[in-house]
Amino acid sequence: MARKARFDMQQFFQALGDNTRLRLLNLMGEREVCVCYFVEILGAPQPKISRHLAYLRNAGIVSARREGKWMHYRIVMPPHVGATQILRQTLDWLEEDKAMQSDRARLTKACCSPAKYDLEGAPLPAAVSEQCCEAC
Amino acid sequence: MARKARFDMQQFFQALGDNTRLRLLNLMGEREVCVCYFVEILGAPQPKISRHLAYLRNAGIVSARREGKWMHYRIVMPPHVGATQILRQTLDWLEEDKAMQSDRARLTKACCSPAKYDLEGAPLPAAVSEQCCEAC
DNA sequence: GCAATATATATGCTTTAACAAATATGATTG
DNA sequence: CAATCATATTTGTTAAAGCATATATATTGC
Repeated sequence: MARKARFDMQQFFQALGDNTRLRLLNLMGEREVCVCYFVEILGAPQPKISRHLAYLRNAGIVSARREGKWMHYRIVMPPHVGATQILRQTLDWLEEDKAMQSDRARLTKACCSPAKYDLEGAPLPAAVSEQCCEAC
Repeated sequence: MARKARFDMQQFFQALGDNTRLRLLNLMGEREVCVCYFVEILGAPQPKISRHLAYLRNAGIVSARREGKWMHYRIVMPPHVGATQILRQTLDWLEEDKAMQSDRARLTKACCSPAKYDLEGAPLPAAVSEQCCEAC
């Protein structure tokens, strides 16, 4: 099971070339988010979410961390400066998009009242680096 | 036949998610290049080249100009700042890649002695903005 | 000047592989 | 056993490659 030799540019862009995956990246941003939140916010079947997260993980764009029953996903910057800048630019671009803004707004709402979103007891999204979640 | 309403992010990344198309973009860079050069440098069947160029054109990343028998392709910056920056960054990234450098080197060589590359009479690549081709 | 032809490029068609969605099932943890 | 998430399977769609052919322009012969 050899690790990937070099960062695969083609695979990187293919991973970005799907709207569901763009929505997932948009929801993560600088935070670490639990799978159950993705399912709830996107309103998509859980296997679909898992598969797209696996695709992103395989492309080296996100990483997963287990915490008990829950899996947390976060964006990891690729091991290449160019890819990192492209990814950042992409996230900026997503922020301007109406639909993406709506997704993030719903996530914020769900964070503040998880019970209403069938997210009782689920771990809240948390900022990955230093600052805490500005909404909650 | 309605024109595309907005710039399609998914389609944009899908267009970048193919190695042949990345090679084509790499060869264009700031120049306008004739199809026959692509065919010669990539060593691929002409229909394959044409089809990938059509894909890029459809995604709004390149434009075509006819000059007699020949078709010239160039990169056009997308109507969105984010996409433009990503495209530029991608081109910078390509410049660092060994295989891409080799492609560009062969293009330069072919420019300087078209006869050796079965490119007799074909129009040379030309810079799109102001400066002339630095190699020829 | 016009028909025939050659050159450059695009498109149609077929096969095959990748991928997305949906459903069912398996694995891990509490 | 329940909850969370991942994976297997099937099906339909997209897309890539290869081959043949069509289109557009230029050139040649008469």
